[in-house]
Parts: sequence; C-alpha cells; structure tokens
Amino acid sequence: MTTETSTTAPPATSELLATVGNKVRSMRKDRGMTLARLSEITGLSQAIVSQIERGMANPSFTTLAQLAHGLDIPVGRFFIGQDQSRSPVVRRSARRNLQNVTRESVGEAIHELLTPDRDGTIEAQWISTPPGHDTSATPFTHSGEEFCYIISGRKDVYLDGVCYSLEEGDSITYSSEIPHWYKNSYEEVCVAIWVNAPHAL
Amino acid sequence: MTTETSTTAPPATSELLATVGNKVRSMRKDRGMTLARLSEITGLSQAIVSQIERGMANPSFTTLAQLAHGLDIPVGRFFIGQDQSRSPVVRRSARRNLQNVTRESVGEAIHELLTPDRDGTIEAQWISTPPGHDTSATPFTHSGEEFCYIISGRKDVYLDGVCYSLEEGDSITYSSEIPHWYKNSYEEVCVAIWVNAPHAL
DNA sequence: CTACTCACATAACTATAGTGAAGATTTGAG
DNA sequence: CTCAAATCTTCACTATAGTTATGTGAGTAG
Repeated sequence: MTTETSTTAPPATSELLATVGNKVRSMRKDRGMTLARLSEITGLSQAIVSQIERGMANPSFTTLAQLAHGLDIPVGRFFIGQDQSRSPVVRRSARRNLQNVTRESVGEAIHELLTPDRDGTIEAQWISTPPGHDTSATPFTHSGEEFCYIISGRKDVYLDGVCYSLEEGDSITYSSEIPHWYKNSYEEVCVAIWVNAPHAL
Repeated sequence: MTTETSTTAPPATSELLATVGNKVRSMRKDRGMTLARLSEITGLSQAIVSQIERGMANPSFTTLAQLAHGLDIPVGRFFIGQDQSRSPVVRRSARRNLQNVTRESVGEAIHELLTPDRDGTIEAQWISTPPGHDTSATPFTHSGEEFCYIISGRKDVYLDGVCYSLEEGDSITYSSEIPHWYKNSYEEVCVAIWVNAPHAL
C-alpha cells in the first residue's frame, strides 16, 4: 500500500446529517416555529429546511450559518456531541506548530502540540531548545500543574529562582503558579516533553 | 409590509467563507501539511480544499466534517469568533421552550428561555406556574446568583425553608447555593421572570 | 360530507459544490 | 541562470444542494 492511512476512520456522514437534522427540528419545535416561519427568517426554502431536518440533504456552510441565525444559536451548537470520536493520537507528521502562539522570548525554540486540540483539558508540547536559549526574561506563571521530561540533551529549569539541572531521562513536576523559566546552557540541542494540566473548572 | 422581520440582519456569507478558509489554511500550515496531504487524509480533492481555503467555495456539512477530522479539531472550531454578532434579543415568538430540560417535578409549569443561547453566561427564563404547582419535592441547589421578578399572580419562594410570599411586582435575589424551591398556593396562574448568573470561570 | 386552512413532503428544474487532470507558480539545488 | 521537483491554481465535467411550485394529510368550520 502506497498511501499512509488516516489517523482514524472517517466520520459516517449519513449519521451526522441525521443528527444535525434532528437538532434543527427539535430546536425549531422548542421555539414553536413552523417550517414556514423558519424558512421566512432564514431566507431558505421550506423544502430544503424540511430535507435537512430529515437528514436528506447535506447543508452548505452558508445554509448552516443561516439556520443558526434563525434559531439564534452559535453554529457550533450543531456539532456538539459528535467529536468525542476524534482520535486521541497526534501523529508526528500532523503536530501543530505553536511557534506563533508563544512569546517572542522563546526565540528559536520549536514548540509542537502533542495533544489533540481540545479546549480546557491537559495539553502537551514537544519542545526543541537550541544551545544558549533562555526564557528567564519572561518567566511563566499561570494556573494548573506542569510536568517536563527530557528526551535528549540537558536543560536548567528554574522554579522561583531555584535551579534544577535536568539531563536526558530526568523529569520535573511543579505547580504552574510558581514563576518558572528555563535555559539551555549546554552545547547540544535539548528536546523535551512538557505537559500542562489546567485546573478543572 | 406583511412579513415580520428577522431579529437581525442575516450573516454576510462571503466574509464568513473567507474567514473559515483562512482558518483552514493556517491550521494546515501549522501542521506542516500540503494541500496534497490534507486532501489525502480527508478524502477530498486538492482543488476543493484550495478553493475553500481561498473563500471561493461554500463547503457542505460533510466536507466541513472531513476537514475537521483531517486537522484533528472539533468542527465547531471553524465557527468560533463569528457569533458575537448574534442578536442580544430573544423575540417572544422565538423563545425556546425548556419543558423537556427541567425536572419532572416541575409538572405543568412552562419554562421559556429569555437569553440568547450562549454558554456559561447569564440566563433568564420566563416561567408560568399553574395554581397548586409546587417544587418543594426537589429543591434546587447550584452555583451562582439568582433573581426573580413576579409579572402577575402570586408565588411563595422558599430559601432554606424560609417562606417569602411574593406578589405582582415583587422581586427576590439570593445565592443559588441556598436550597430553594417555590409553590403557587393561590388561585391564579403566576408568571415570573427568573434570572440565573452562574459564577464566572 | 364538503370546503378551507395549516403544516409538511415531494417533484422537476437550475445553480453550484466537488472531481480529476492539466497548467501555473514557487522553491531550491547545481 | 536554468532546470526540476514540489506545491498550488485553473479548467471542463458531474453530482447534488437549493428553489419554485405542486401535492398530501390532518384538522376545523359551515
């Protein structure tokens, strides 16, 4: 086989269409609207609304936006409860680069997200730090708990000013509320895994 | 004019398409993917992905689902930041009925949502309570702060067992953490506005 | 029972989303 | 600079989303 396979099976589209349709219909009924009324305020035809509600049409982006508008809900509401099936794995080839997200002081370091892009849950990064790299100018302080494991190279992690020199295979765990920064004061690139668990709501 | 107007202007679809396209492209780039790779794992053609990214096509529901799958994000991610423009008003004719959401002890009472269907923010309900209606069997206790205003009729609100008899025009405010219930021990239907402000995250 | 209304479904048509292949652009090595 | 490989866009076609108009079936009045 020549093609690399996808991370998981593709979504079963027909079922998705049915569930979205059911949502539209129940929301419309909740609001005491008829097909005619909803089509009037959305600018869509009764026919297509009826078909969508019964899972017999595949609404376009703009149609979804118009329906959401008519029902006064965020468009994303149509999609809740159907992404739990998303893969827990992030392939190396599909890691998200966080370069633009992180602070400028991070400089040449490469940050890649290791956790699926969910909101509010645990988050892991793959971090490659070049020799001399130093984040002491902008110590991090936020909520949650952190863990770091060194894959290769060495790195000095500072918690509240106290230095912990880590080598390959070492790890460190601490509260994110402690001001923390790190520095690669060695000759080789340091590659580490960094995990942050934000506190639950 | 014969038709009742919509609550707000319909969304400007062309702009939405552009913003969604930009999101797809930046997410793909973040992951270091080419059009060919994304089309491969989504099962879509390069052509349509290119067109969508440039805002020149109106992707269908299933196409959006496939793209989200390929990027390993929830589909709703495509829509964040574009629903702030939603109307703050909920027309009487478009109120959402919460009947099925509330507890069975609520019985014949009618609950209708008065706030736009956002998550996690303040929420208001219109509540119609028939004579004799009583929720004391299942007192409510949750987080946040509550406020209730009586539009017509009378109602007895109990906070931690203490009775407050409210009449038309009266209002009451309390912490939702206090176990609370209410009873319409009068002859007429009571109509009230109830507001709950969940504590911010 | 018949005529009328309201809510929804179906049918025939047309506009466009999506495909596959070929063309244009960019990138990088020598 | 030139050539080649990789990446992206354009083109001609087909499958289908969405429209207008008509049909069905349940209720209600006369």
